Amino acid sequence: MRRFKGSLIMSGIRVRFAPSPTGYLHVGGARTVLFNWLFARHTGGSLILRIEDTDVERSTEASTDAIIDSLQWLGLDWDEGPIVGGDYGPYFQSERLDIYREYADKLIKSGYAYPCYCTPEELNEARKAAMRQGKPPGYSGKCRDLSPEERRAKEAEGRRPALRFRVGEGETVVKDLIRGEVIFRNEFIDDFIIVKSDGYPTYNFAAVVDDTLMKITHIIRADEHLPNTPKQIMMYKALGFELPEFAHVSMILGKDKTKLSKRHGATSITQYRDAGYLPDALVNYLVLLGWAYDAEQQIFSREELIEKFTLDKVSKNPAIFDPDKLLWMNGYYIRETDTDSLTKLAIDHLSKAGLVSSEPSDEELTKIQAVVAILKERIRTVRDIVNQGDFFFTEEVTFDEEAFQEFLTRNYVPEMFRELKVRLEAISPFNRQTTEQVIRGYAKEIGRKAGEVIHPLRVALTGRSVSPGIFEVIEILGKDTCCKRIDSALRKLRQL
RNA sequence: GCUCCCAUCGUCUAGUGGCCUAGGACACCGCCCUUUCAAGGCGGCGGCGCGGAUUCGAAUUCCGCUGGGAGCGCCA
Repeated sequence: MRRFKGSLIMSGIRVRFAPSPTGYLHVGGARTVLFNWLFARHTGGSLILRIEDTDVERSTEASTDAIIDSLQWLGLDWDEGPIVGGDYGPYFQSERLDIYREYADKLIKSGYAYPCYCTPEELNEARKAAMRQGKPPGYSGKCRDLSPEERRAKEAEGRRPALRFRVGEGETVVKDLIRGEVIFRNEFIDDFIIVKSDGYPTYNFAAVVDDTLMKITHIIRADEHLPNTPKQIMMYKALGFELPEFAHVSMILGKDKTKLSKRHGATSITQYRDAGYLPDALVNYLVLLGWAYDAEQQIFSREELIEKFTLDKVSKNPAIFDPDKLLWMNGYYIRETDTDSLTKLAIDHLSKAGLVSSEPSDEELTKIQAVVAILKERIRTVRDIVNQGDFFFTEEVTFDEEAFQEFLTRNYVPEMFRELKVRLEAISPFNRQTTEQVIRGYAKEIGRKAGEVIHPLRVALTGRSVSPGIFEVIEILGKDTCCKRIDSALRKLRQL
């Protein structure tokens, strides 16, 4: 992916992903980075990763690590930011406090910002009171025009002010690449806080300063930020900054059409990784949520995505996250993955389940590969290998009660199994072709349909009525195991 | 409540005034293949929210309505 750097003339386009480290990277955030990443790679621009850790209460280093980890897993790399550095750092907002101070001072001097002495509690009360009276819950403008004396009096009370931005008259127009012009009337926008009383900047303010200083040209982010944009534009203007382009991507919703959240099931990227999803599948699915190249194509390689992704094909309407389609796509990608790579992933899941060792011997590895090869057509997550292939690695099979009743209690089974065992023991070499020949031959001999032999045998060997092709199973299990399992099935039948 | 956004099959979408009796994908159903289950192939079900206007002609333009969503924090 990095080959785009250097081989293309830098376009000067700079985009960013700016998560707050207050949790894991979730599906919505992942789609936002993905769009930014694709836009950067498509245009030969740069992607900057900036950590917005100005919420001292909720930000954690663990979250930063988790987000970075997920990004790396997804294969979405950044050109500047944590780990890789860059010329416009620091890339943690908590390390840029003096910069915000400087610009806050400018706003105070130019009259765009003023101290507000109301406490969060007072504000909260006022909000509630307004709500009770059915009025808009906004800021009253109480500290807007305090005289120097009044300010000194408040200071004397020991109040530490927050800084508010003075919203002017008129209207603010957001020019959005996806939505066109959106007009906000300033009268509906309250004087908002730009610096908290603890000295930390708020999101809206810090983002404007950083995006400008980091020379961000395009802000691609989720729709929920659209109402923030007029506020930010006012600050750009007040500070004499040049406006970037904005592109607000619609949101990803859950099945109930509300903002996707934990209660909709898995939403963190790491959950999908652990559940056996492939990063390419997730990326491919996510890009389709709000973007389409043409009427037909569903599957896109990274290279194709980079080549074909443009903002004008991003749709405006919110998209509902559909786990079924993701699952289908993951299955598709699994089938496309070569067996060796898939085996590596399978070992993670199998060893976690205690079925194989995490550093398998050559012999064990060969077996795992064989299992993966026959299972990859029918699984949809890598973890399915554990669910569907556990019997390859266990000593005994666990019988599915229903399957046992249906196929093993048939009256012809005991005799058939005894004879089958004798015949299997005699086979050499023991492989899928030779065993198939013998078993089919035997079925014919006793005047039964192949299925009448195969189904009971499947239950004896795998414990269930559903499995990969029985002769492939037999080959991987090997002669000894097959005979042992026929014996234990017979033993269990005798105990009835 | 206020502000803003959005509106094509159940879901993701193609569609930018005539190529649309609306195309594809997932899901669902049926058939084929077949030792089961998948995979694969073939077929089916299913949609332009409503009302006006513009036009020879509207899924596509405009207005209204309705519906859904988001935002209204010293969170980001």
